[in-house]
Amino acid sequence: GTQHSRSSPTSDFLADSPNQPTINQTNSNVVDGINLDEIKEFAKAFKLRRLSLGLTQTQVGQALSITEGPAYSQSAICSALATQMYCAAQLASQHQAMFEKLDITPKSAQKIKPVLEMWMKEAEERYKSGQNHLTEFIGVEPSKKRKRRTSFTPQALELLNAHFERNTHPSGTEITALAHQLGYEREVIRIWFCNKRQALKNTVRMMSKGVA
Amino acid sequence: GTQHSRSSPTSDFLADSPNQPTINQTNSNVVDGINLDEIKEFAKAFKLRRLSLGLTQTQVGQALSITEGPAYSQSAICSALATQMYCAAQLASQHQAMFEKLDITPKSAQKIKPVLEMWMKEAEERYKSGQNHLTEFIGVEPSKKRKRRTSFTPQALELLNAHFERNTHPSGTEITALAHQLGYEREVIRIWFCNKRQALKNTVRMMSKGVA
DNA sequence: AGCATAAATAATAA
DNA sequence: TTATTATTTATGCT
Repeated sequence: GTQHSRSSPTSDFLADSPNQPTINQTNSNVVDGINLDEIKEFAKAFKLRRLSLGLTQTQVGQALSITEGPAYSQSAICSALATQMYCAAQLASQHQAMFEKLDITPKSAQKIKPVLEMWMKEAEERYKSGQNHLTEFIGVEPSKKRKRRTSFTPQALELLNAHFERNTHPSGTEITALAHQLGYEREVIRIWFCNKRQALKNTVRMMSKGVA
Repeated sequence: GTQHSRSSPTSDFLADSPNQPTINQTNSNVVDGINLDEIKEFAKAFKLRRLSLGLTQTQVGQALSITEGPAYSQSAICSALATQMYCAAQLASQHQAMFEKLDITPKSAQKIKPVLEMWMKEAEERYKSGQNHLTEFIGVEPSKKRKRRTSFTPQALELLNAHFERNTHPSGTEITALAHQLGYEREVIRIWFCNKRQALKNTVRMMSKGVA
């Protein structure tokens, strides 16, 4: 009845997880003999180590795709590896009953862990022996200069706000036109609308909270 | 003190905009720093260009509502844009006192101008490359506009994930049912499962590499 | 120093 | 694969 009725190659991977995970009733969060807290800790630590090397998820992913093969492409890495692993562990530790809903099984995490650990260890080695070594290892330079924050003129803001009021999601054409008209880079205008939408959403959220 | 890094010729038009429109008493018809004569000229030229493409106002309006989004909806837009803009400029130049009664302010006109310019430019391009291209551009062009990204509620995600765990390939009926239950479009739910399967596949790919 | 918000990054829907 | 949303960071200004 509740058996997995799929025939994708992925099923092999999930096959060995029983229908009901064995959940340890203690606070140690052990599922199927795997310590979720441990995995969670690892994921957290991994992020910290990544950040202290000044690396983005993307960079790690790209580097991994070089050393480990093309399976690690772009943003896939981020969601599939570090983040989901982290979330999975976190969720599982909070609500063990939710376990089955997670994107990554504890076993998966357990398997991936050593790969990440190994890679990170080497990256840190290189880092210690010189920034250029790390750069070489990564293949991409870790940090580029942040763009200088632009300040909009009041006039520009007025126009942007007026536009935003009519349409919070301007088309590409509109953005280009606005950028041209105002004399800012197109990307700057695009980002402005992103941030503006975000601000609006925050405001709405806050107001609804406040009323409630 | 701090100068801004913009260099737009157009932004100068908006230099200062007090609450009350500043009406220049000279013959140059400048209101709120916007040159109405210039707009009038633009509107005239736009009409000419439109006619030489053999297009009606309605057609332009409909096309704009497609490319620029619902903010420019209906044929009303067209008259609100092209015609009234033209009239506004014309009227304003004749009777500046009437200006405020118009549906379109000089500022609006100024803002809309580049959109129209852009659109017309593209239309003319298409026209040059063949009548059918123009027709295609004008007609019910398959929405170049990307659908707004929907964000799922945590509750919806929980249900979806639970379902996915049981069956990664829900049938059409199941998808419909889920969509109805959750109050999302069917297509949105369908895509969610596509993306989810993809994510799973990525994880599996990486793991097989990692284990090897 | 702290605030407002532009830019950058991460997550993920299309 | 692309592009949008969500979150985080950090900068220009007061």
